[in-house]
Amino acid sequence: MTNARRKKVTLQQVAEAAGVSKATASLALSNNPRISEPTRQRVLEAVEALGYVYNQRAASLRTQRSYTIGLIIKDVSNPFNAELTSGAESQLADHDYSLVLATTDDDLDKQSRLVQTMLERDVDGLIFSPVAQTTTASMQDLMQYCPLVLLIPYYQKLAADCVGMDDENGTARALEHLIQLGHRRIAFVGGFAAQATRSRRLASYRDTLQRHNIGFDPALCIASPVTLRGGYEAVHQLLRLPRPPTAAYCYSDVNAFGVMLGLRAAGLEAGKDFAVIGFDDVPEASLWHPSLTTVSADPRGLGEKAAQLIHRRISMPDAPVRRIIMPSHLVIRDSTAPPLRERSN
Amino acid sequence: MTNARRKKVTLQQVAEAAGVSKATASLALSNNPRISEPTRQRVLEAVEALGYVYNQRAASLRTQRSYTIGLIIKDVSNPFNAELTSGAESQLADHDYSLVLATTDDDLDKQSRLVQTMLERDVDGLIFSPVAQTTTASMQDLMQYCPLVLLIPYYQKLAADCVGMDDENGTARALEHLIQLGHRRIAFVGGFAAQATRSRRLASYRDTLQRHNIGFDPALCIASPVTLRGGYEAVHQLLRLPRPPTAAYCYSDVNAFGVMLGLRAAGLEAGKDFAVIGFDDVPEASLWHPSLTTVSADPRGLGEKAAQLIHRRISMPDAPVRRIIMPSHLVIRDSTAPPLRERSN
DNA sequence: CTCCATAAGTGAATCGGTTAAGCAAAGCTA
DNA sequence: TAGCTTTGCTTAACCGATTCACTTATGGAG
Repeated sequence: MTNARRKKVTLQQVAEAAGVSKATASLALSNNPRISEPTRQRVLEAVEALGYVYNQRAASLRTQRSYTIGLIIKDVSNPFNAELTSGAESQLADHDYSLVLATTDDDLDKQSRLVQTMLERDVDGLIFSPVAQTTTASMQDLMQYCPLVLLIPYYQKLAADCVGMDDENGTARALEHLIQLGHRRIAFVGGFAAQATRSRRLASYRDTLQRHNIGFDPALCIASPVTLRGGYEAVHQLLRLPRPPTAAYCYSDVNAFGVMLGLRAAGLEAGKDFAVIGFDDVPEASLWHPSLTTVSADPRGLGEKAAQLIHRRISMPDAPVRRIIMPSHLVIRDSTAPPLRERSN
Repeated sequence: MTNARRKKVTLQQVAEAAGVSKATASLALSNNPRISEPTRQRVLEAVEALGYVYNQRAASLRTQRSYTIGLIIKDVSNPFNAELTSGAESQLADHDYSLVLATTDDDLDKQSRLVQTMLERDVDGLIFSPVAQTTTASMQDLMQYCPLVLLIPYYQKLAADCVGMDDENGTARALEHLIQLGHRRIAFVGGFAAQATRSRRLASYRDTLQRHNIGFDPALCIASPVTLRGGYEAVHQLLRLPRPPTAAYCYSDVNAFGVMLGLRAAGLEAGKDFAVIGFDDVPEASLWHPSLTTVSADPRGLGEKAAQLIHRRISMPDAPVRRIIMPSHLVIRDSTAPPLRERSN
């Protein structure tokens, strides 16, 4: 009784109960003006009486629209992606689209399988954050099967819609803030060389230093996993240098938190003995102690924008490619202070 | 060219290219032994040559299986739910199921719409964390349409599978820890009376106090939103009492973080002047300063378990109802210390 | 050489909707 | 009152797979 799956009621049965044809029932439910009001009412009553549930899947076979969008990202547990997902989901829900979520765990094979699954599910569009090793050719190919929005900015090689954040500008602002405070030895912490986003930020880091006549020191660039531990261990490495840095610009907030923990373990405090800047502005950034100066990237807005772009692409398949760079801005909090030497003299 | 949607290749076309019937092509692709190896190869070659993509949706119309599970929760941006989602998604992906995600924002109307959408999408099952005002009757009704797993423990009124965490035990452990440290005036902070989970924890809070001959003081129970601000404001209210508490047991980690901020604003420090315990053990709990003593609830495991339960229900519709309580345990960190008076004498 | 079992495929119904084309009755025009 | 339009509904094809029932060719047994 309780778990007995109720036998499904079909439109045919509704039609019979209302004394009309299946076609009429279908038209009535879609508010087609060719159906008279009394008839429509009878159909609606039959729907109610029988407990009919519309079968979107059956319909989509004919209409060729699934009202489903796929989202492929690395993981949801990371707060940045969670916000992004949330933004995309609510934007899509507002337009009666559903979100099918899949996570690659940064694994190329798994990604291939998931992309294939999405195509087989016949999603109307795909929002895709490809893992680093993904080839341009495979994405080019994918575009032929399904409207695509990439969660990567500046992918010039590919004529695909994409949306990403302004890594260059954000990085420049962060470094200029540190330079203005008097820092000259500034570390770059976190991420791996294979990550396109990191490459862009690193390039911008070098550019900005150069513009301010500060030499680039490779010893100050520490690659590490985008985790707390990554930041924690990086700071130990940095403090052992003959000329340690006085500040660190981190690939992500989570790295920055790790750096702050590492500093504390070394008897130093961020915002007093050492300046730390993150990237993302996850909710925890403002709550941390000391609160984290960081480049705010509005992940939720990113997800919403991606959803809007995929809608646009679906309704206008031949619209010109749009590459959106979401503005980022520096949020100055308590983790940044002038370098010690400056203040102590 | 670039965005031109490739015209879809159907099984019929594959069959023609391979010189066989549609039925044969279908059987060949499902590795049916009735199809000879040479024929199967020809079909596979045709698939490759034409770039055929299997249409799961069309198939499901016939097979009555969508290989899709719906997940309805309040929001994904909250780290607890993000972990839960992640656990469910990877568990489902391992069994070739896809996850359709929908968030209610704690809005009953939106929830109704989303449930309806899920039914129309014909999901094979639904993992559902209902908002507080959801009626038992509506869930009872829902069960007749679709296999259901509730993300709520102890829902005795309903013969539904469910999985939740052990609120009673976790609460008892937390309070016993505080009592053992010498605390006698212990506040209960966060959540609203309408929340079933909160009611359970509150009941367990009272029981445990009683078992240790400590009187219950309603002034020490502060209802508040499950946010930082909620905890922050609660602590102000508590400190103004004639006999303020020396410890707080919080509904969630995020409330506990708010309490710690509120204490700091009042010149007190958690773990030194006041003891604080949270619930959930979100990743930030161990990173906070001081690190948070909290009841660990393994949200990822919860999501995985829910996915397993829904699979079980799908394959065995008449299996007995299973209510799983995920064990919770107290993680003792730095935010709990003996009460000040005790230490200072 | 006949009979039957088995192997390998095929034809057609089916899932549950949508929609183009058609048709009968009523309304309107001249 | 004949002819045309409009209204309201129905018939049947269609979407892209699966699968049951059936056919035909092949091989082996008797």
